[in-house]
Amino acid sequence: MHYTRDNMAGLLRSHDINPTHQRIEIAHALFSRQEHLSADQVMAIVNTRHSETSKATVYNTLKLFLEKGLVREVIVDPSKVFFDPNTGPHHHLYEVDTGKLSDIDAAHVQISGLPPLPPGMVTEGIDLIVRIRRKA
Amino acid sequence: MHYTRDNMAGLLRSHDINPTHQRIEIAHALFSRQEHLSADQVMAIVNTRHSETSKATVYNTLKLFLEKGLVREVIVDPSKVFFDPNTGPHHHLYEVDTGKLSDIDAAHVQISGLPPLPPGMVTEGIDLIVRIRRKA
DNA sequence: TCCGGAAATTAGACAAAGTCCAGATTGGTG
DNA sequence: CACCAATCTGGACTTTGTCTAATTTCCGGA
Repeated sequence: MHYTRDNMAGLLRSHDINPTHQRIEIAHALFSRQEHLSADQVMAIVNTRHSETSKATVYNTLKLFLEKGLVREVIVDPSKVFFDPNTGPHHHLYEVDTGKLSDIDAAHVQISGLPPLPPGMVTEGIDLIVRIRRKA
Repeated sequence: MHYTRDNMAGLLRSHDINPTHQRIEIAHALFSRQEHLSADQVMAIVNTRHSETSKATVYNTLKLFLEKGLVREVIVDPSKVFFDPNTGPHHHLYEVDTGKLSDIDAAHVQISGLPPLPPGMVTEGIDLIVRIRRKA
């Protein structure tokens, strides 16, 4: 199944998001690439031809997608947040030199021995980030 | 052993850092508390009495400590970086509501099944962050 | 003690990411 | 067509962090 703009509308609806023009473009940018993009990058992609979508809308929309569980937030770089269209269980590999971010399938990764949570608390997520760099 | 200002000078020297007035104060802020502090918080602590240390120096010094391996950087909050005086192997527990950050000893935590690294790459570090929140 | 230079510190201008708001646009419904 | 709610917009603003040129501090040697 390909990520056409038409399919985006259905995807948005199925997540209880009103599919507007701008939202479809932003979803398309993320899902057709299947890459980790920052808000800046999304804005650049969406506005390649001529400026069509404002900064405020890009930020609002990404936040909305996040709340609705359409994308995930990845915090690896102190200067900007990345948005990840892959919401399945997976971890991240981060090249510190280049800023390149890629996925690690969580299927065969096991994490054991974590201490019990404080009472009344629930886990919202576990982020595992492997930071790598080119050997000196 | 307590983290007196006098001991700080030795700690800095042992890490090949020229122990100046300001550096001792900043190290003292971090180590006497054994807490995760942001640059802002460090600045506030150091300048409680009267303004003594400039913003530029706080940032320069924290970066220097980082390079010299005296502290570690923790990236969990998209809006600010935390500095961690504990450089031993450990992970982090992050309360998303409150922003409270605490340590998880790495001693009994096991991570297995990570894929091999791309050739020519070395691991710089593995960050494991457990995000929790109060049950609804 | 005094001098000179290197290291460190400083204030403040600047940059980048993200937030906020009040007004304009849009789209669906009767 | 008129109306209302939802959405979008430009632009001002905030916050975190960087940069730079000028000053201060520190130390060794004459």
